[in-house]
Amino acid sequence: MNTLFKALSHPVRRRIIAMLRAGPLASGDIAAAFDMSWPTITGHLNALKEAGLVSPEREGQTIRYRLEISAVEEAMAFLMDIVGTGEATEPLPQPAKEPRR
Amino acid sequence: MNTLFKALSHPVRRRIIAMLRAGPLASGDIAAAFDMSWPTITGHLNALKEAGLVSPEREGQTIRYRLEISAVEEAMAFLMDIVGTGEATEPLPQPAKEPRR
DNA sequence: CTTGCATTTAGCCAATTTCCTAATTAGGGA
DNA sequence: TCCCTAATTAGGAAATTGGCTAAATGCAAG
Repeated sequence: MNTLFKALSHPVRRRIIAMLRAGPLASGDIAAAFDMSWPTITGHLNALKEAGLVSPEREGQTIRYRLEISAVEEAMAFLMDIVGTGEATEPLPQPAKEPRR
Repeated sequence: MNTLFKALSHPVRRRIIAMLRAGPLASGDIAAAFDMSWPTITGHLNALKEAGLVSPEREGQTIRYRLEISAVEEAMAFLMDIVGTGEATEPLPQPAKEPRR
């Protein structure tokens, strides 16, 4: 959970995640999309891997990174738990989720 | 978005958020729940405030912190966007790399 | 105005993050 | 084998983070 949110906290890593929504990509293709050195991108990919957000897959001389949706869902579950019970702010006991009829 | 996920990446800050689900709390009550110095907790509260996750409210000599659900929803929206379009695992689009020559 | 309580700010230090360049590993083809 | 391409690892500098103690601030009551 810790590494997960930390991985999400960097704009480059979030952009990598966004790129991988469409499907797996090779490390080089990812690096080419940024104005940074390749080793720097490797570092970001490692952070994402450690967070469980991506998984590498060797294919010949290239290595493909695939987005792991389950990790994203895990982070989402945490946030949903907060909004789910976070409706009470004052002595207002009327969460009233069900439509009245 | 940047500070938002960064704020969520620390266990103490996530625990503070969890505490605030039930309603606003004074800074002192929050600090008392942790085995750390009060200034350290103030620092975490500042990080949460900068992320828009909490808002302070003076009430006499105490300062109450309230959870801002909208910020949590904002983070959730980002993640939902990813899982929403991230269903593609098999039909992967080729990165259109021209054959070398 | 002075005292006391609640909380933040200031200043410091160790650990971590983020970027770089240079060197290294690994695979495929001539 | 030797070379080229793909990608990582190694090492290091600069900035940020996370914790502390001590000092300062804000507010209320006497």
